[in-house]
Amino acid sequence: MVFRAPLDFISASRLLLPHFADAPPVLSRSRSPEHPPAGFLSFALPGLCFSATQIASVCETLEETGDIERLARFLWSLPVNTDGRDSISEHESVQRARAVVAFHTGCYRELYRILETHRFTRASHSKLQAMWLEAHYREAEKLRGRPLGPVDKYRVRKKFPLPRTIWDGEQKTHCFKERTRGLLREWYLQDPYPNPGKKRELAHATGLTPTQVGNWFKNRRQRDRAAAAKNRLQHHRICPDSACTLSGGDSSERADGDTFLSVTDSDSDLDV
DNA sequence: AACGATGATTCTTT
DNA sequence: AAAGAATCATCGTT
Repeated sequence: MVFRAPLDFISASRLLLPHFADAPPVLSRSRSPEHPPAGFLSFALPGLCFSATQIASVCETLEETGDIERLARFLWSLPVNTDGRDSISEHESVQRARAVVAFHTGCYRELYRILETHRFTRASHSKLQAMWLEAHYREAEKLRGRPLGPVDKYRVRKKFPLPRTIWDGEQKTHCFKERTRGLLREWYLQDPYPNPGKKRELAHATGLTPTQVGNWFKNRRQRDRAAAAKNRLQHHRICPDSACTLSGGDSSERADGDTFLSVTDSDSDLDV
């Protein structure tokens, strides 16, 4: 009933992938030892044969442009080996593309299967992780009939941990590494207002971006101010009269950093 | 479920 | 542009 339109994506691939011109499809290539000529031809159309590598290129390009429908049609047109061990399926781009299509069409079982059964490189991880989570969120949402709150999502994440095929097992973005935080603390005690040059230096030393360093200092100052304000409030509660106000002039406003330089309690004991 | 810690983001002020 | 204030999002703990 539904007719595929191969010319559709073929023309697309020609437009999008001009390098096809210098790699004629049916030429045998000397490199690519793991794909001998036997696994070379991938699908046939009148006058057209794509190598597995070229198919992978088309997948990448279509995925980049976000034309999921065309990508889906392209994948449909490929020969299918149910075991997924053919030369086409060995390409990460192809599996990635299949995952993207499965996600967009709501075929979550298929998506999970793809993600769980193929080892993906680090470069693909974040996108695939996002799809894994989003798919599970949507399923849970549908099941309960109302939008998920942050806690619900947290539970979903715990219930469906990322498969190791799309996760290196150590990336925790929530907190910086303890060594990094120790360095930041030391520098903060020395100078809570680092100039851009110092920020860059610290960024280099910690492996963070200058923006992350800036955020850290900004947050640190904000939280120290909040702690100091809270202290003042307690002082006033204990001695509501002026007897207890701090000497040295303006006690209600922190003039400059050196008045409250202490790193707050939660951090200070964890020094490296 | 409530809470605290922490990194990021957004908007306002300086 | 940089700092501050308020807020969000997430993680971990209780």
